[in-house]
Amino acid sequence: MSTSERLIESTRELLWERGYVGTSPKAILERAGAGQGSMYHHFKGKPDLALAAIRRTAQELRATAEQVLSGPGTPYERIEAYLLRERDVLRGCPVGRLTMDPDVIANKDLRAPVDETIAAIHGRIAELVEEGKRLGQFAPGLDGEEIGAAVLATVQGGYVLARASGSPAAFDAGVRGLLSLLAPRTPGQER
Amino acid sequence: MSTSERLIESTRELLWERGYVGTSPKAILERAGAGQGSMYHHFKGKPDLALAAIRRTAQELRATAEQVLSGPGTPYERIEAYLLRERDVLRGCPVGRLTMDPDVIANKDLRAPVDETIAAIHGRIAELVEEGKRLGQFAPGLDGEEIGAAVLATVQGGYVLARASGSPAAFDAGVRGLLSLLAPRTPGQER
DNA sequence: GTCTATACACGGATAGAC
DNA sequence: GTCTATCCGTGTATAGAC
Repeated sequence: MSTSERLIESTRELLWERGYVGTSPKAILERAGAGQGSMYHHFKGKPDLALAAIRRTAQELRATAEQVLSGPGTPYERIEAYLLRERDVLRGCPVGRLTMDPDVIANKDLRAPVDETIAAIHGRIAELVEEGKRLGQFAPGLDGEEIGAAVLATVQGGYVLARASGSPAAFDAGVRGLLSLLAPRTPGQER
Repeated sequence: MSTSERLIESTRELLWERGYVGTSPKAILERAGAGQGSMYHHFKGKPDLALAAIRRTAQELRATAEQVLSGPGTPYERIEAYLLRERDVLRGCPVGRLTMDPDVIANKDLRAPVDETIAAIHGRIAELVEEGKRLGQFAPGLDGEEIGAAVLATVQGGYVLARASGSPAAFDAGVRGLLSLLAPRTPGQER
């Protein structure tokens, strides 16, 4: 792997573990096994390197999510698959955690990939909900955008609950709670 | 206000704005209008001062939440009141945001107030859901703990969505989505 | 109790040798 | 392209005067 690749990958790891403010160039260089010179040759500085790392992480997450949401099954099943997808819960969301980083939020360029990724997944879920309504799987009174936001929020908030308690259980509980509310009514099933 | 009070209050503000890693003693001192000596006289160091600040913030949030959840109205109405309660959405949750701080999570003492606060509110909502089930307001298949986790996660995740997009709208959308799923079925109302 | 002085490692970046 | 040297401000803490 090239030096600049190693720098980006190390930065991605550290941003996930410690956030932007908590990540120093020095720590990145040590993890990448590179010297100062390499970093400032390939990148303009910490924000520039972070931008490359964030873009890649955001892109990757988005692709994974969209793949699950466009997979097989009914709208409900796809949303369920998205919610139940395997996650490193205690590590948190590599994209969502950046929203708590003041320096990321303050920088338009750094925030953009975060915003776009979340918006894209949100939009995809909203579409699925609308499709589910047409199929009669979801109640017609539901709003796709709103349910999409609730689904995404449950995931992002689930990470918070899990990290607060030190256990992934809270994440799973929230997801199950949401799914129990969202579950399509099938004939003869009363909830 | 005493110097030690000003130190705690300044720390609370900064922890909310910039998190633990992003907050330096120097910044705290400047905001509090105090010198180095004062801080190290009243507190053992940054973690000790942060602990005092976090405890107070957690306590305050918990009291506010429990007040709303124990207020007037049916279980659904109280949960609704909690979800719709006025919030400084773009600033994020002063307690929840700490879960994304690696140094807070790594320190048992610092994490404890965060964990306890979230657990307490979670428990309170779970009770309300169970009560709502007894009253026939919620479907008997729902699980109090799970719905409680979903409610809390929607709030915590709502902050993430709002900060990502730079607008409180996403928070509100998620809340409305959850409420539309949770709304008790009243006679003649089909959703 | 509060202040100033001092300490030293780290954060973030530049310069220039190889 | 990569390395080392160097820079200056900041982060965190201690010492000691008032």
